[in-house]
Amino acid sequence: MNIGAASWQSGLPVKTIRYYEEIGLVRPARSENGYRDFLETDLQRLKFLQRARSLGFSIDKCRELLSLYEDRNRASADVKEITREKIDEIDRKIEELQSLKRVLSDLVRACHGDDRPDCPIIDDLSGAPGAQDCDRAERDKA
Amino acid sequence: MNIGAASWQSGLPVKTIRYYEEIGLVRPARSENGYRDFLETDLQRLKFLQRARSLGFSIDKCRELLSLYEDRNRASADVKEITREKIDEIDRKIEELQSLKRVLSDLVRACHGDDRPDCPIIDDLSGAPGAQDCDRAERDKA
DNA sequence: GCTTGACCTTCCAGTCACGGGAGGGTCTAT
DNA sequence: ATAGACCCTCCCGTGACTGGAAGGTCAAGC
Repeated sequence: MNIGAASWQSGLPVKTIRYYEEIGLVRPARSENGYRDFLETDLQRLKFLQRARSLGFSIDKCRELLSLYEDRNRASADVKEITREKIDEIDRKIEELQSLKRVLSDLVRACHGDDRPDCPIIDDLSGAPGAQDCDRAERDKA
Repeated sequence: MNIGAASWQSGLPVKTIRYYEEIGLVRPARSENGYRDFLETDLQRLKFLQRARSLGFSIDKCRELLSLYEDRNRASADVKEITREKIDEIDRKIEELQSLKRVLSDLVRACHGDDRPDCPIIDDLSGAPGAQDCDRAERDKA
């Protein structure tokens, strides 16, 4: 199977597949004309990668998951652990974003948003009165 | 003020400040010895950038915000609009992460996580039975 | 005056996960 | 024979920095 067909079957762009070969995630054979020749096992790996990446696993985690995928003696606990770590990571990111959103929403609420120049958002960014001097204050204490 | 002091005062790494100069976000003067010389206005810009970046604004948005910051005739509505767009972006990211989390949590729940190899997580990633063939099915229809 | 060490400079390379495009070979159908 | 779709490799660019090498400058202590 040529790379175009593999791309179609896996849902991965051609460029991405070549990149995955470059970093050793897949090792297709070569036809006599130099074209990559993907077997069914290669295609399985590509589909696996497509799904794992779409679930947010990093390339390195995908590498781990792939080796578990192909390890007939794997412990499902190992897979579960990686997945749980990923969930924790997602939780941290969500919390971070929510806290960002809170700050920005407060600022938006405080800003009248008309054609006058005075703006609590700009005031905050320029470190006007309030909490944002804490950073330096804390550094100065240390 | 040398770059080290500017770094301390602004909370930005030295490397980052040099990078910001390279992309034109700040234009410190130079002393006779070639060292950068930051004035109070430069420092204000750096602090502004530190705060805006920490709130998740991209460099390009920071550029916009900076020019509004220094525009005495700005309309606060413009600032508010940029901030609202940022909030929308955050909302989209949060939703994406929550949907990822739901999928992963379902998988973790289904996996017994012991030393046996059979694992619903791996099954899902390898496109075993269920919903993940939708992609190809939909493509095939087209 | 000399050395040490902290500071500063520029330039180059790497990060992550690809995407774009140049320049060229191969295959298939007409 | 030629058109057009495919394939190849190689190199550069992304965002927002970070690390490191190689070297100049400055202040303090001996």
